[in-house]
Amino acid sequence: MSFKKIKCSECQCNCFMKLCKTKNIQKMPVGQYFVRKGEYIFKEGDYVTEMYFVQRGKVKIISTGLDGKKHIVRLATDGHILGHRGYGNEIYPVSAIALEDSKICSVDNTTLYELMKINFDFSYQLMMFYSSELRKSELRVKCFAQMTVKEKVIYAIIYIIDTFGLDSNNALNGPITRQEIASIAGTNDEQVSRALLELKKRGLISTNKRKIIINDYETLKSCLNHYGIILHP
Amino acid sequence: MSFKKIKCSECQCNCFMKLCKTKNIQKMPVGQYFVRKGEYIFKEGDYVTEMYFVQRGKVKIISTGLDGKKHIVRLATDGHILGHRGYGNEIYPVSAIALEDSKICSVDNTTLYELMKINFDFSYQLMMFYSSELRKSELRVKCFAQMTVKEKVIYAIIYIIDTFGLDSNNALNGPITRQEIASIAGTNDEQVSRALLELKKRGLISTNKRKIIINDYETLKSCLNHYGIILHP
DNA sequence: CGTGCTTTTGAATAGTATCAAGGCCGGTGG
DNA sequence: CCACCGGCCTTGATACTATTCAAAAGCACG
Repeated sequence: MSFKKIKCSECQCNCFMKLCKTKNIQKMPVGQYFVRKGEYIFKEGDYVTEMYFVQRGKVKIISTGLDGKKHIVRLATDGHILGHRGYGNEIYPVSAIALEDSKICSVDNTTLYELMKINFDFSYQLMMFYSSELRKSELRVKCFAQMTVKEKVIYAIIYIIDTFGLDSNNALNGPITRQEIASIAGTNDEQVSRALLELKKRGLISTNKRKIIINDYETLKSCLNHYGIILHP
Repeated sequence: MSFKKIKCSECQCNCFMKLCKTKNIQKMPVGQYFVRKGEYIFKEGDYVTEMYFVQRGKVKIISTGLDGKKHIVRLATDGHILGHRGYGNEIYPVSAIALEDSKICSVDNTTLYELMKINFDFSYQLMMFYSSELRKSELRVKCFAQMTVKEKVIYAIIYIIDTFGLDSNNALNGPITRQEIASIAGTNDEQVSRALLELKKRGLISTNKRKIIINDYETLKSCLNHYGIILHP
């Protein structure tokens, strides 16, 4: 696949590598890949050799559970880091799959290690990122432990909005199916359908074909207020 | 409360501060507290000013959910770090409560920051710790999303064993009630009772008074094998 | 305009939470 | 040492919620 590779210094995305000093970035061997919709960036069980960054595109990180049931661990888009779960581990515990054609950058672990060593601010910010990811993940554990299915579906929708945003029609951005909402919420498509129906009846969302249009984001979010949460600050 | 404070260099526990060079540890202002069973070490909403380490004792980290429902996020014992979730955040998202009389050390954030700055290995190891905690937490999300209540109870028991170990009678160590197992598993005491009953019938555990005795740890663990998990390596 | 996939809807089933009552245990004070 | 009290644990019945199965409708794509 031919596509235009760009230099870090010219890149518009706001990824972690931007925290490195320019001179370090310039001599850094950064890989760039073009990944088609549906293709893997890395797979559960692969050896961890690199960290990845989304230059442009949308990606889902999934984990395979009981009887091949897929569970979406996280969504990522422009500037987001991928594969950091694996860092410090031998193999990736999750897979990353492109939701749409995407441009992905990579930095090998050795280079990353060297950069952290010579740039405290870089490694410190990366640590703060891990810390914040841990808080989000533990919040999610609590949500899964206490929410009803309907609430989990709302949680999933809010997560999608907060990650991918809304398009000009206030519809969920990106190729998100009911199946994928179910994989985030930890349920099945039927339940997602039923939950969406109820939200439609309450006027919080509408649907147009398969698109989900958000009429009242704030009220939607307030449905989860009892959990004392600012979900994705 | 009077109790004997000891120097880091004399301390037997294997906490993170051991990764600092001796000369750094010695001049480090480390606080030490004696905390009685049931007392808070820090509370949800407190300002984050320090990191804590368990010198000796047992601690639960809880998060308050819907209608005051408590959810156990983590258990900690000798050498374990506490409060790291808060690091980089203004307030603690969780509370820490002593499960038994415990000795707790503390290091204020400024000191910690300085130590990380001058000791790359220390900050790198701390980052690896965050990375590994993140993997565990996301695994737990998946478990909560896919497991049945009975499996979650087994998950909780294994987690308790892997953290606190077993006593000389192969019984769960520490003052763990059904209520607490329920708070880890995300269910209620009645369901825990029923799940334990089934495990008793299968011969995997026995009970003596309120103590839970583990007869077959390996088979217990294998009940969760379909999740493709080494739970707490 | 089929064809194959996703989505919706309904009905039956299974799983889980809740409520209620009684038993067990540990601690306290007579 | 024993009786009593309060909290923890167990068990059963019931109501509710969620999953599964099945079938039909809707949509996207060639």
